[in-house]
Amino acid sequence: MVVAQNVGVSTAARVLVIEDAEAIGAAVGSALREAGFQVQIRPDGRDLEGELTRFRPDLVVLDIMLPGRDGFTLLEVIRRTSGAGVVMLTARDGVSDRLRGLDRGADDYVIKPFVLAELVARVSAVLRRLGRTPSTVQIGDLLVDADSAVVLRADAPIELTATELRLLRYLAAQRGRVVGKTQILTAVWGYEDYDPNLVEVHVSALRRKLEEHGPRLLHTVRGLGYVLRAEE
Amino acid sequence: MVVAQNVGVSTAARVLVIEDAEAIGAAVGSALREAGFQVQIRPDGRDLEGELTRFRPDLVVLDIMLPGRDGFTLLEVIRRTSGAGVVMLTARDGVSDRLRGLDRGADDYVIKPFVLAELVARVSAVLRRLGRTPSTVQIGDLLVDADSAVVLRADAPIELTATELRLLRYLAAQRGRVVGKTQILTAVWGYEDYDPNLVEVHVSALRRKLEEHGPRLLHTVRGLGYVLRAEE
DNA sequence: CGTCCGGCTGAGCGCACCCTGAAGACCTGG
DNA sequence: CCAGGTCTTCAGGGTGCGCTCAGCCGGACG
Repeated sequence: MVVAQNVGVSTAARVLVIEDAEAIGAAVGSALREAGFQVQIRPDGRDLEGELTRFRPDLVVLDIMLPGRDGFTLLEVIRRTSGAGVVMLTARDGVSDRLRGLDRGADDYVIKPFVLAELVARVSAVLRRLGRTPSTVQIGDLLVDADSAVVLRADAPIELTATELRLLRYLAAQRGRVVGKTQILTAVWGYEDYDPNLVEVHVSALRRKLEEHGPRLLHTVRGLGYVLRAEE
Repeated sequence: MVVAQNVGVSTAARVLVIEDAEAIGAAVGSALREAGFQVQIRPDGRDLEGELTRFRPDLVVLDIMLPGRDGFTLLEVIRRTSGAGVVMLTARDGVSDRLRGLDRGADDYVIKPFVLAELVARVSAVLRRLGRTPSTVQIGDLLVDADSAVVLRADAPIELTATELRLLRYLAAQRGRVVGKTQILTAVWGYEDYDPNLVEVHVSALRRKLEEHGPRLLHTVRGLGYVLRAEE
């Protein structure tokens, strides 16, 4: 059971990541895949044009400091030849003042060092703005709309706090899949190696609100983590 | 049932910016994107014809001083082959330039140096005139007419200051969507990384006027930002 | 049936977030 | 140069939120 949730495989947004630091590229890539995107990673912009026509990304995550052509040059290429959104990775140091002006042509930017969860959130937000991604997710009679921050259960609005909403959004993106507490801690809080009780407390609060007007959706899988799933 | 307001994301107006100064082009581009337009930037008019058929802009922001063919020549090309609106960027205070541009059919012009917010306002105004964008927005019993700068609540006029109006217009354009204070600061003030209290103060002032004669429309979403929305 | 361990949750505390009144800076027209 | 209005800064205060902690619950297993 629970084979491929098919989070929309055919319609999954494509994201191209251009980042020369392998560790960062890999981390960004897996975070984005985890969030349901189709991801391609390149260490430089050498064959950007080819990549744009072949992979046809909906969005490009672009480092500014790159070997060969730098991020700003690549940004222009993207703008000229494709309708893809662009999220830039910029460093905050002495030189950045000069670059600050440059990264403003992007749809959004993230300042290094950044929390993966924030990058994912910004990528999702840009894709939504561009209309490449539906902003609402449905699980059973539960409806989560990212834009308006509205959550409905059986058409009745549910009031959530910011943290509860972030948690729910993550679980919704992973719906049908069991996610560990550690995984949740890094995705939602950006914490590595932290007290899992933090997750338990917020799951508890979330459940109280979600399941006030319906059966259980957020299930505990003992020893493994949690799943958001509607029983049939 | 209130799913996604879908502010018209899929039908977002397309704006082509032709500007050879990188910094200006980038700044203009990001300001327009912030305002919800789909933007393409080009440093010259070399392949204007291709761009018009490929990108099919609803409006072109056109610098006059350009390498190769100048703005006026390009303006004629646009008029001949497309129905796009045109907003020209005129260098100095050249009154003659201004008249020339209008004579030859630019829809509006902005004199350099200009405030980004003003350019955005003029672009929006032209698009509205061309019928590409609705000029009045309604949220519950609140009516915001961007053209005439008239705001009505339950048919009673409300007097707003310039800043309050800009803020309200932005929130109205984003209605139903939660917008962060940072986002508001860049969209309404053009500030990056500024004190959020500035927004809070103006929201407070705006509320006092808007909600004098009716229930709350401008809601705080703690930890996320503000939304303009009528409750059901 | 008893023990152990993972998970749940109520209570409480400190803080971050937000609101608002007031005063200073600025601008504009008379 | 003053007067009125607007914008911004500042500081105080209220409060909801996030997190920690500790005790309890209950499933798993012998």
